[in-house]
Amino acid sequence: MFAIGSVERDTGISRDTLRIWERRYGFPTPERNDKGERVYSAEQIQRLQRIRRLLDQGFRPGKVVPLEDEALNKLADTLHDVLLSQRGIDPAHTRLIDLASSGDIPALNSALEQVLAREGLSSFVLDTFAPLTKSVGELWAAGRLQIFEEHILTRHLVRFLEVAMSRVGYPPGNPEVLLGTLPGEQHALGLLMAEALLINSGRATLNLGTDVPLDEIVTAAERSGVSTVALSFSGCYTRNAIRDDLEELAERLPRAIRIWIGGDGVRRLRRLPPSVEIMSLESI
Amino acid sequence: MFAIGSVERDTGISRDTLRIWERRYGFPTPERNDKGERVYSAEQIQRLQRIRRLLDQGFRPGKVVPLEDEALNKLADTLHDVLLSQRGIDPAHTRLIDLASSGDIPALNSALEQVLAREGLSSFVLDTFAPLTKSVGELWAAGRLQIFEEHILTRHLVRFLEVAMSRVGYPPGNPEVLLGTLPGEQHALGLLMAEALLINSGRATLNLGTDVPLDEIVTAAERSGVSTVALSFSGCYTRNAIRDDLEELAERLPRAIRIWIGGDGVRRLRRLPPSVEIMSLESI
DNA sequence: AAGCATTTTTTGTCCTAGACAAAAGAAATT
DNA sequence: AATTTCTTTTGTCTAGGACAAAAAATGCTT
Repeated sequence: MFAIGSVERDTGISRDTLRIWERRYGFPTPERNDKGERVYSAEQIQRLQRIRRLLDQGFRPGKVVPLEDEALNKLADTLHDVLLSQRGIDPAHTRLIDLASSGDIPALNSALEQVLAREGLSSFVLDTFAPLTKSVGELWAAGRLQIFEEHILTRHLVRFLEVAMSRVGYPPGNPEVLLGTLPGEQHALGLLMAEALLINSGRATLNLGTDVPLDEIVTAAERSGVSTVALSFSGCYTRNAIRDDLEELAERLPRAIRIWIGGDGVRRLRRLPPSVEIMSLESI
Repeated sequence: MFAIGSVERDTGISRDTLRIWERRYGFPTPERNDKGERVYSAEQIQRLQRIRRLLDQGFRPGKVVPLEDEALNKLADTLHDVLLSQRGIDPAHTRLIDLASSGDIPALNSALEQVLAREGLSSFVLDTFAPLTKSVGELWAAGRLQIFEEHILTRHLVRFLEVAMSRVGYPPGNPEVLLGTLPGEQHALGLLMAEALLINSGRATLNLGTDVPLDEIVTAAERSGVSTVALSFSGCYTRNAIRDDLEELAERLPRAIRIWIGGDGVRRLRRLPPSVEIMSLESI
């Protein structure tokens, strides 16, 4: 049995939210210890994690939190298939997904090496690596991967790409593009793919990684002398938060520095500050 | 001006803690917006981050939270020097630290490559990489590195070691040792160093990375057929939490699987479950 | 002194329920 | 089709007290 703090840590759902879901949707239904504090069973935590994954895929709390176990399973189960069939099915890609979901890392590794050698880094990133990470995310949301499997896969994919980048070699000279995500944003794969494409086209980069406070980005951009700052926003980031952050950034950054933004969070965005451009991986 | 939630995110100090520090120590002293909510200035956040770093180094809240800006700066400023002089000074190491703190990544990179080529991976990890990461942590605590500089350095060190590992080549066959940290533990460098040493001695590993729930570790260990589970605990982890987690893990893991633990958090630990051993990097 | 057990101090987490604004969806308008 | 307006949904923040876990300090034993 687990305290609300552990549940927050394990599920990424805040205490406040857990308490208010209980009030509004009747789930979760923790018991109480002798101190009167909520204690959650492992089953409820598991269900919360399943809910969390569905929310990350864009479902709304009111639609999924009150669902019974069965309905939840069914929803998650159909999710990946639906998304995959929408995109159309590429047999080579299907094979990679099978390797990924079966957890056969060495086989996945050599399959990736083959594709990389055949297609070159840019095409590999765009046509193979990006869809593969997307599928991993969906498999995860659908509950077909255990947490540890997702951990291993993501780590491995990151490592694979970093090694591939090191083989291309880091371009010499001062960095042109600074990459990073703002606080609260943990998705590093988008940045990494952008970095790979930039390096492959001979442009030096400075990757700050995830979770970088805004004023640190400003300082880093000024000190390093880059001409472009590239930020990635995943779907979790809300539109207004993105707009506010971008306005502040545009204001505080020297005029000469361009801002590129990318990721699932920017798709529905309009009315950007003048120095901000939406970039897709393809356009790098 | 920032809401309490942003401060929690940027400093890693929980809302509850921020409020209770205000009551107990008279710091921070946020103003209020028209809704009556706390709003924190950038200066206060910066001071909170400085406090946070000192706490991570083992100071207690009562000693540092009430301190004035000046006293805080002085304390942080002397910290790294004291720790460094305690360890004794190696000129080669000093040069690396200078490169690291000056942010000259290419120069640091080639310096590391030289040492690696001369000493080999194991000795490089033990005698160069480990002390260097320790120094980076101390410089960070002392406030001599900006957040972004610490980000860049850590990312770079990780990448360097991963590429070095890939050059040695991953040993074939089933993994023998599973590596990971439990939820709440974000320090990945210890795991990475252990992995490098294991790989260099021909043992295949499975690195789950940070923040892995206990039952996922159990499942992963059973499925992958490892003979050893290695966990890392940084100084932030409390002794009792470690003991409880280890007892649960020892109980749920098959008897044949050994448990290794390492990291700053395990130094003062006693009375361990029978299957648990404290391992230092040197003894791998 | 070093190891262990006990007491005292310090410290963080959790509780309540209501208020409210931000986000997203739906509907209406240009 | 794009923008504006309205409505519903959703998460964040407030307070101060209670309390236990953690760490330090003390005392005791070897």
